[in-house]
Amino acid sequence: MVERISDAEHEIMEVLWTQSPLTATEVADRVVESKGWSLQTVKTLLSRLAAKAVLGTQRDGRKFLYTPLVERDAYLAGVSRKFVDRLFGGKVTPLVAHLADADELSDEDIREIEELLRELKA
Amino acid sequence: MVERISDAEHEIMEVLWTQSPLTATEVADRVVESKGWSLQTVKTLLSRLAAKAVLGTQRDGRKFLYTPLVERDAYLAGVSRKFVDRLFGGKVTPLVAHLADADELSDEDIREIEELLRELKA
DNA sequence: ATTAAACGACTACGCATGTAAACACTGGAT
DNA sequence: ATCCAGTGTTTACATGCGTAGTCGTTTAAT
Repeated sequence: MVERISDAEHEIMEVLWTQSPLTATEVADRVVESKGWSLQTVKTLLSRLAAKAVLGTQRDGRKFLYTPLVERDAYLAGVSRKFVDRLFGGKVTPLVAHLADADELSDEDIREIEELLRELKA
Repeated sequence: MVERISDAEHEIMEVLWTQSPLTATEVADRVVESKGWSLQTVKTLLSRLAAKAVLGTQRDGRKFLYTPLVERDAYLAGVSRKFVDRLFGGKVTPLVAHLADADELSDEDIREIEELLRELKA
C-alpha cells in the first residue's frame, strides 16, 4: 500500500532516486528547464510527497533535505503489478503481445527478454 | 491521442467490449453488483465516455444504445506504450524484469512469453 | 385518463492533481 | 542596522474523477 504517486510527483521522485538527499532548489534545478515548471510547483510537489511519507525531510539550517523513503524498485514493482492486474487480468503475456503488435519490441528487446527468461529458469 | 479513460470508466468499457451495443441499464446489470455502483453512477460514466467520443450513442426509442468507438486492442496498446514509456523509459525488458523479481511470472508465463517471442522472430 | 416506472439530462460535492501566486521568515551582504 | 534573495507554508483555482441525487419527460399499465 505504497501511497499513490501522481505523474508529476513521479518526475520528482526520479530525480531523488538518482541522487539524494537534495534541497528543493537542487531538485528544481534538475527539472525546471526540462518540464517547464516553476520553483513553486516543485516545492508543492515535494511537500505533497513528504505529506504522503514517500519522501523524508531533514532540516539543514533553514532548508530541508529530501530523501526517498520508498525504493525505486519496490515502487516500480508495485505499480507494474497493479497495471498488469487492471488491464491484463494479471497476465504478463498479453501485455508483451500488445507491445509486440505495436512494434514496440525491437530485435534487441527480444534478445534481452529471452536472455532474461533463460536466467529465470536457471 | 485516444482520450484518457479513468479506472471506473474502463470497467464500463470492458463490458461493452465484451458485448455491444447495450443500453445503460444493460451495462449496469453487468457491473452494479460486482462494483457496488448505483445505476446513476453507471449512467454518469456512460455519458462521460460518450462525451469523450470513446462511446458512440444511437437512439432506440427513448433509450440509448452504447457502442465502443475505440478497439480494445488499440486502447490497450496505447496505454501499455504510455506506461512503459513513463516508467521504464520505453524499455520493456526492465518491466519484465520487475515482474519477474516480484515472482509475478509463473513457469507457465515464461513458457508463453518464450513461445510468443519465437513467433515474433519467425 | 392517471399514475408509476424508466430514462436521459443536469447538478452536486469532496478529493486528487497540475500549476502556481502570495506570504512570512531568515540569514548573509552591505 | 537594513535589506534582499532564498526558503518553507498557506492559499488558490481549474479540471478530472468517483459517486450519486434530482428533475423533467415519456411510456406502459391500470
